[in-house]
Amino acid sequence: MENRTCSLQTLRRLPYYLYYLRNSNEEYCSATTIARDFRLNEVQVRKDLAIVSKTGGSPRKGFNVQELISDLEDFLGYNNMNDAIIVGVGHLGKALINYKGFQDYGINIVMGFDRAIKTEMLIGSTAIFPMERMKNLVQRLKIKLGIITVNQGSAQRVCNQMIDAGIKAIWNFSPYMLRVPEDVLVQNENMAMSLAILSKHLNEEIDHEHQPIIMNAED
Amino acid sequence: MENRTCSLQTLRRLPYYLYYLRNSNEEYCSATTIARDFRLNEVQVRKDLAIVSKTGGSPRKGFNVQELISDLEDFLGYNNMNDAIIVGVGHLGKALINYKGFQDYGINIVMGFDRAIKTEMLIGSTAIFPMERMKNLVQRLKIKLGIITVNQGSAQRVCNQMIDAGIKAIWNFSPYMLRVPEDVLVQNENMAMSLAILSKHLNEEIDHEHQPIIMNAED
DNA sequence: TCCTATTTGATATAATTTTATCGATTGGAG
DNA sequence: CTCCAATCGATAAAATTATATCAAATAGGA
Repeated sequence: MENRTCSLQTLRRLPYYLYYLRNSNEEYCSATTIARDFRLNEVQVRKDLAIVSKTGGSPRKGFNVQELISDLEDFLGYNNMNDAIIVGVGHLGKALINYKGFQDYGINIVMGFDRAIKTEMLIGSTAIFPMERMKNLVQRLKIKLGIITVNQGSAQRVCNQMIDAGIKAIWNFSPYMLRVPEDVLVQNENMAMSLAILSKHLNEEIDHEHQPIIMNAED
Repeated sequence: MENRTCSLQTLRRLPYYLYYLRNSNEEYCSATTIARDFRLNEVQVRKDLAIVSKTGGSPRKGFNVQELISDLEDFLGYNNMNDAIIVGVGHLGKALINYKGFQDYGINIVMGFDRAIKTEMLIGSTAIFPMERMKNLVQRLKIKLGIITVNQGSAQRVCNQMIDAGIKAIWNFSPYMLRVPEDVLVQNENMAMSLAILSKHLNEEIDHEHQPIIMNAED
């Protein structure tokens, strides 16, 4: 409960703890238990929890589950809902728009855009607009998060438009490595990375002794 | 060109280099250039390439692009095609079955299974079978890679069935943390992790000075 | 009530990963 | 032909991340 700075590696593990706790029926939960279930080092989990937990845990009992959930949500910012736009409403775009689970993570897809759309339409309850209206809408609503689900050839152009409109974080589902200014964060949803790790395992050339569960894809 | 063991972090970067090179028109490509474009440290890229490159690069020119692509593919095992099965043919399952891009990564989805399927059917050119036939087919075809696209409640059961049938690597798209024996690798496709990183960035509490591009979900 | 086993938080050590530095090689310009 | 700049590969240093160890706290049982 001392070090309040969070390493990227820790940040990657936190959502897993949160998910785990949300599915727990217990009143208390110890770092020891979590470590065992995730096959992580016990001290590692304890340090991770120390960063987010406001009240700390009690010896012999561990952490209060509800409290810890709430601390995790606070820390990860899932309580201040982040509005997001999505560009590209093909198969994947539609799936994401209809996916309810984002609410749990503080993400709210407020509207979509697509080059092929010429007049406003609805997908579920989400409005989809022509690309031309993006900049104005994003600026007026002060939206900072953009999701890219267009194809490779359009990704950089869409990305530039987003940045021009004031977007500061981009979740990129296109198989394209976007170039962005320093202050914009790109998070790639990288199936290729996952595949590389699986493929290497299957070809049994890497030693996974120390990586019994790879939590991230990525990472 | 000395150290041949590959760290997990390096392994995560390799698919990006491969993708980048495949899209290059140049004959030669230097570690310096790649590092600049990905905003990575030059030495890091050079060390990564040293692990995979068989012939090494030439001073002043860099690496032969075609040769490096081929070395990367060899290293990642994309040349020995890995057959895979997929369990769960809902929206996501169907999308993955129809996705052509896996071929580039050495993955070949040979058949699918679903609890709701009672008699064999086709999706595109891929046969879908009832769950009951999985063990027998997987064993006969000696398939080692399984893709899980079922919902949370069924994931562990499907996972157990896969392991029982001899699957050694699992690509898990369900939002469930699977428990597996030591010798089985689980790769989670972890949108939650990506979301955590984005959300934290938007709430501006983490210092990304040293992480201009997070390559993986992730990296 | 006292003892014991478990868990916490803190400190210290180890391992891994990244970054800096340097001499050697080579293609191209002058 | 000689020099220069770019790049390589290697070694060393720094930074980050993971793991081990230990005293203090406490719940629960003897």
